[in-house]
Amino acid sequence: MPELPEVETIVRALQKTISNATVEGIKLFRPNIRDKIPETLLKTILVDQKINRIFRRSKYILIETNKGYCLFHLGMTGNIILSEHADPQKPHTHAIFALSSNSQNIYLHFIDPRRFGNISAHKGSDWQQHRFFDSIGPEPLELERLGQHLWESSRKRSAPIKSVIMDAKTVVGVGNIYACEALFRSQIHPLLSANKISLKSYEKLAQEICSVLNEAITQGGTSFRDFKNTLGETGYFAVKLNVYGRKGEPCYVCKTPIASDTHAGRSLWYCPKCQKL
DNA sequence: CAAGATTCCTGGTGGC
DNA sequence: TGCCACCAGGAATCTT
Repeated sequence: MPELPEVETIVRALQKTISNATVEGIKLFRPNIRDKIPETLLKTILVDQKINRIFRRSKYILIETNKGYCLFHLGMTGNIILSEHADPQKPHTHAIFALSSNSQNIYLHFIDPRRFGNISAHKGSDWQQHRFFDSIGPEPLELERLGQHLWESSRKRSAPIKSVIMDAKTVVGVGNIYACEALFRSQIHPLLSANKISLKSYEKLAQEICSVLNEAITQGGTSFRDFKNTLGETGYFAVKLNVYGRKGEPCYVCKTPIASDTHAGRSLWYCPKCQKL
């Protein structure tokens, strides 16, 4: 389940390896994953085009050419591998992009067992207009006053703080794992109503969201050497988890057993003593 | 309009 | 050991 740090790690690896490549061809092995794959549009935008830029917005990976953008989302189990093999090497390989970089052939394999991922495309230069991006919140690591932003966005929201920070309309890129971890580090109970939290606490929370994401990115970036083979399997769980998946195990701070609950269809973990409701 | 439920999917796990 | 029910999760879409 790639979260923002894993996606960032993959983007950096792609930038390093294929940033000036030309797309020679695309092979799709099924018409849809989560959504229908827009095959014609994808080929129009990519094939015989040079890659201008590879970057990330939210958990989407964007590949830019002169004609438009290719968009990848890795969902829960998505993976991108750069390989010398032109044919699938693993089950659930849904697409292979043939690339040529410095007269070398490289194949980008898009693999996703659970098919929660997405391959999409957008024509033209205004990628921000794509429906994936037209109503989402800021990047947590780029917004200077994230704490202030979270506080302002939550004045009329009685929903639990965990739901609010995981809502992409508030801020992007905070998935279940890092939401639970950032709340633990901030000593905020995940079910506390968002509008009952002080600006000061939001500033602490913002700081912890950024630290946990940055730590994971830093570790992810150092945990792989060969981009071609290990891409996408990197950085994941690089950060020591205090609460996530630790139900019943002692809190590292106070030894109280970590509690687990379900809310809005999502599991959550917290220390009942360190994180007061 | 906000909050929460539902939906998609398969591999791994826990119970019997 | 074998089988099966259940759960994990991002994000769009629905219902209340």
